[in-house]
Amino acid sequence: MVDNQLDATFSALADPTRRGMLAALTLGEKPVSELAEPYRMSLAGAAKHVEVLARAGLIERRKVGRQQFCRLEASRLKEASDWLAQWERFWTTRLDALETELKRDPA
Amino acid sequence: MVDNQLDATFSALADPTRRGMLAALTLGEKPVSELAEPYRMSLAGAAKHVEVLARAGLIERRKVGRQQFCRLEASRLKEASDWLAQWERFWTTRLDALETELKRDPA
DNA sequence: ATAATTGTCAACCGGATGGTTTAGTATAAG
DNA sequence: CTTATACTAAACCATCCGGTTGACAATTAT
Repeated sequence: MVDNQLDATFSALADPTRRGMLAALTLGEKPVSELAEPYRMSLAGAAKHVEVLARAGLIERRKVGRQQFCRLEASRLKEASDWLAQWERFWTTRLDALETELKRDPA
Repeated sequence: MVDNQLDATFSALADPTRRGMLAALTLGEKPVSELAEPYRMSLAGAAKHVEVLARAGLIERRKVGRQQFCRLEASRLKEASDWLAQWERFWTTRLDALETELKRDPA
């Protein structure tokens, strides 16, 4: 079981089918069958991916008749993005410092 | 097998032990045993995590005597960060648009 | 020379993951 | 009423993952 929230988010993102589904959802809400359509996979299989995205909090669902409409949920993606942004800040300062060092004391 | 580079990066990040090791490496190069030390886990187990990080390109290694020194490799983290940043741009514009809409036509 | 340190490798284990099929439940359409 | 649609649920399968132990190799220390 995935306990940590970052764990769930990153492992949900670690699959191209799921990233593709998120990309499709940028165009707006879509039902499961429409999300599944691009993939050579049973509907049940695709629905499992949708379930993973939902359990990670990356999408929200609402039932309309027999269809289950999915939409992107920003907050969880933001958590992961913030985590990585923190790193980006680190590399930048680190690499800048290295560059400065090299300029001041060239080999 | 993890084929795609984003797959490898995100799935490497989807584990708290591995994220912790990356954090430890911000303080500088460290040998495997030092990376392993904080975790209640055999050295062999921890070394597997190090191997995953290396295969994903998140760290580089150099052998010094019997020690294997590891250091952060920025480029792969940047790839993942860029991917997420793209999303962040999307939510921001999306949420801003929604907010504008609500202000103009409040329920 | 011997022994301790620092890893790697291979085999193994249990549980998670990604997929399938088959069956069942609502809802919608004919 | 009957049938097609859109899922959901459960059982099953192969593979991967995170961890273990035990054996080995290479380097360093005594």
